[in-house]
Amino acid sequence: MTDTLDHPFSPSEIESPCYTRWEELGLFQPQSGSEAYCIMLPPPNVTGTLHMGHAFQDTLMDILTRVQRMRGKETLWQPGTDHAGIATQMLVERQLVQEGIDRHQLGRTAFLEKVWQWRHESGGHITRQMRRLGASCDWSRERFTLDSGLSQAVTEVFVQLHDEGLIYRGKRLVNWDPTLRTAVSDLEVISEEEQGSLWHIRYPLSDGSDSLVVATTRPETLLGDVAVAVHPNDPRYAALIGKTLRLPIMERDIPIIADDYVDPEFGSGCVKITPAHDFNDYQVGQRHHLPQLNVFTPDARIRDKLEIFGGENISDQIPAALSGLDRFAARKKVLALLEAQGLLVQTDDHKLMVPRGDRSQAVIEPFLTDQWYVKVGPLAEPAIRAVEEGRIRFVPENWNKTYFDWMHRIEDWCISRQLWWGHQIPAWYGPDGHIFVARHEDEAQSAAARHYGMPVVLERDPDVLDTWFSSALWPFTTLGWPEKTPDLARFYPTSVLVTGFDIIFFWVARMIMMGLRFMGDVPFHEVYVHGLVRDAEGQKMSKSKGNVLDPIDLIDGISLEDLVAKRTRGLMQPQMAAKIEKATRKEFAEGIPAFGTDALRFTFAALATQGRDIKFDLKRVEGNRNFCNKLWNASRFALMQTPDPQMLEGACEYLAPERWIMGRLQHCETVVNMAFDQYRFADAAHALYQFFWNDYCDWYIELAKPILREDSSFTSAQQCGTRNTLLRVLETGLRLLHPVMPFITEVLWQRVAPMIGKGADTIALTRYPEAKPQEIDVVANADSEWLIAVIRAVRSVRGEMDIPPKKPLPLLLQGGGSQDRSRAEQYASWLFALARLASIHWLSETEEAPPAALQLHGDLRILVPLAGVIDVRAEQGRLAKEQQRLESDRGKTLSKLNQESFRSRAPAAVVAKEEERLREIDAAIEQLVEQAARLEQL
RNA sequence: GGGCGGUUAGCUCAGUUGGUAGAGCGUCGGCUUUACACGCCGAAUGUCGGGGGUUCGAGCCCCUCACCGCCCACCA
Repeated sequence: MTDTLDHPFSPSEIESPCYTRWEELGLFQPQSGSEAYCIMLPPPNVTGTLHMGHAFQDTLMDILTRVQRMRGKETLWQPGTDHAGIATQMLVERQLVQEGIDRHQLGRTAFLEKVWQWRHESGGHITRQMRRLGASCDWSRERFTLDSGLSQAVTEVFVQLHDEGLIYRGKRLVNWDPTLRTAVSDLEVISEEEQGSLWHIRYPLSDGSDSLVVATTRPETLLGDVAVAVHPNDPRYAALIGKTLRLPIMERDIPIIADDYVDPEFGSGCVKITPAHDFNDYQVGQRHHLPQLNVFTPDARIRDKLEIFGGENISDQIPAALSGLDRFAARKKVLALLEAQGLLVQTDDHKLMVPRGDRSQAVIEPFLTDQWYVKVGPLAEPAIRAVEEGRIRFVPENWNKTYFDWMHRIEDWCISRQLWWGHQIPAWYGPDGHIFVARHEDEAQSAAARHYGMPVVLERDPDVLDTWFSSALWPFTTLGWPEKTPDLARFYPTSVLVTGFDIIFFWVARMIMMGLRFMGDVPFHEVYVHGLVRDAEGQKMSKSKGNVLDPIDLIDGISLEDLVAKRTRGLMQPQMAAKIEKATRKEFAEGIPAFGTDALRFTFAALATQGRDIKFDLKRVEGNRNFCNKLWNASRFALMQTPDPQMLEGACEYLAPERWIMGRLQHCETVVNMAFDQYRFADAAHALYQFFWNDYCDWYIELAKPILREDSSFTSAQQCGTRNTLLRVLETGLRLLHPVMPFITEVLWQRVAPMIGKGADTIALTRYPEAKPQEIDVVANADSEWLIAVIRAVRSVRGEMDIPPKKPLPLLLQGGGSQDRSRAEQYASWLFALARLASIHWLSETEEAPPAALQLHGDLRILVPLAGVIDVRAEQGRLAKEQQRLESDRGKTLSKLNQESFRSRAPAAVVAKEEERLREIDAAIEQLVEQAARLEQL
């Protein structure tokens, strides 16, 4: 350890050994304490890698966890990973495609083996990365959503909800992803405006007497039209309602119906109705008891024959020219056919919202299928109340509005996915399609035997559950549910959920619903909603944009070439590579230096303000790396002080600077504790930075130096007090900082603590500092602030007058009161040392001062004689500027005081304050004017 | 169409009950002061998006406009 501190701060040397030791010591397992504190890690994708969003979020959770652990609570940060159904399956499928294998050839069992294999190969990566971040999760409790325990819990929940009628199977129009060939939920569909066309198509009346023109963006769905709707009050079409049209191409008669849904202003005021391929049309179809005609196969090609639901005597024929065509080819073909018949009236450019799958980017198709649904109404109601009644609190508060908005309009949740990777739905079908939902096959078999009166062959539903279904159960399944475990009793409800606003609907709302239903209580008391990490320009970080930063690269550093390679490898659009390379070379000409984990973590804390977007700037990390270095070197200074035998005996004397820095420490402790309690991480980081750098390093260490100098006139008891304070304040400060910067604080603390007779296996289990008001010494604070102000005044003259820092200056003091005199005497040693003085002389009020630069502190005049060192012109300019500033302040203050209404209505204290200010300004101006006059005479 | 954010120093952002505008980075000047040049000392910088209102007093409260961004929504 001695060696480590001999050379500059080097994060890579201290971090890994430190973490390994923590883990070996089992520090992160809950240690029994008065109160429980628990955070659930939002489980990342098991095969994923850590990105900036994770690193940010994990840092915040770790800070909270470490603070509470140090406060003596029984603290659990529960880790785990998610099987991430679609994402993982897609990835493995893509790997197989590269080997020339289709998953369907492989079969379900063999495919799942491949996925499990992949999970075992790349599974530990993200958790290893979290360790690099210093995350103090209890890894011994790590869970995976497809663990047998969690899987059983998922089945249990499914069965119970089904038994209560809250899960049902139904044929509905769903969001269908034709490339993944699965249903997806509303939330997994991203609609974006794209350029398209609006085609106007003529539909002749069946009797040939007239025709209508309908406008559509999707002409290929014409094959499934079952009606044309007009607004009931639209005079243009009133006479036609009830008549029938001859559907082009299909040569089928369809009715003209009236429905409010139609906007007469849009297009022609006539809407073709295709209930099987449009959500609105589906509703219209329901209202008018229209059949549903499906024209697509699951991969969105035109079927050979229509699939007909609810219709009678409808021909299922589809022209051979169309069948088998992909939907986009079919669109062209349909248009061509219409054109040929002269029925394509007009084509307009049209912007429309195109729905795409968030994973596949494929255009989502409204598609009629059988799916499983959660009836959310009965679950949503108590979930809304929980937030209304304050049993769950969003921080910042305004997110509850977003939550309520969604919860009040929530629709049934489609939970089945036509995938293989996931929790297979615990439902079996009898020969006649009768459904048996059961905990396992045996249970289903016996139920079936009872139902049919004899054993039958059952077929299990091949579908799996939406990944978010198991995630919704995370806060209690990880603690052992459905068993009634001590962990559940101890840690549920958890304390806080830390999450981004992007998954309030996906996850937060669903956890609340499920938690209330199955645990009878909220899953967490608070939801801290943080912003989303973006790049320096405010762009979302994404592989395709090539602006991704890897948190591990910020910790370890990365060369420019490696970074370019990393960013341009495996792009979906390889043509972007050149552009990305250019931008990367420009932004990171030198690559990225190794900043270390502590610097990165501190940066995240400092960026965690209440805003929605967090623009990530490398410069901030660099500055905080410097902060680490500063802390490191300050510690080296403190540790250089050879321990004094007296020190531990309490025989020390504490001078004003000692008592002042103790007070500053109390102040910092107050601010930091309050900030963490309110999730104001940036405030805490700021207070810590300012305390260590400005108070401790810039002032206290400098004030300590004159005391500790070998030739100093301070007593050994005073020197002892200084050494003790240097170390005591540092030791406490390190504990205060530890949750944010766990590594450097641990290493330094292990060196510092023994110097003052403390010691422990780890700083992580020491007591978190709390402010002790009795440690604040008002007199010492006032004295020290006076001292600092006078030193600053002299330094300011030196700086502005370009006096070399080394040149000792004679200092003249004039005016002031008896307190100024006694302070000047008492703190002379520090004035001499820190302001580099040659001498201090007091001038009486009547004595004429020599030409000098003037600084004011209250009514104390601080004079630095010009003799040979100061340019008179420069000083005159400085005085004039100062006077100008004061005059402007004076004007503002005076006009305020001259207002009768201010005097009569403002609180007396405020008026008095203004009056005091005016007196001070007047006095200062008077001094400046006099001084200027004196200089003028030279 | 509905909702929610944002607009403060060159840049990124703080600013918690209304009472003389702050930080970091950057900029400028000066420094081998024995912890630290990843440093030290000093300095400059703002009609707090526009307009109106409430108030003795507004960056903060109310109204309005502009611009930027996000979320939700069934206009074919």
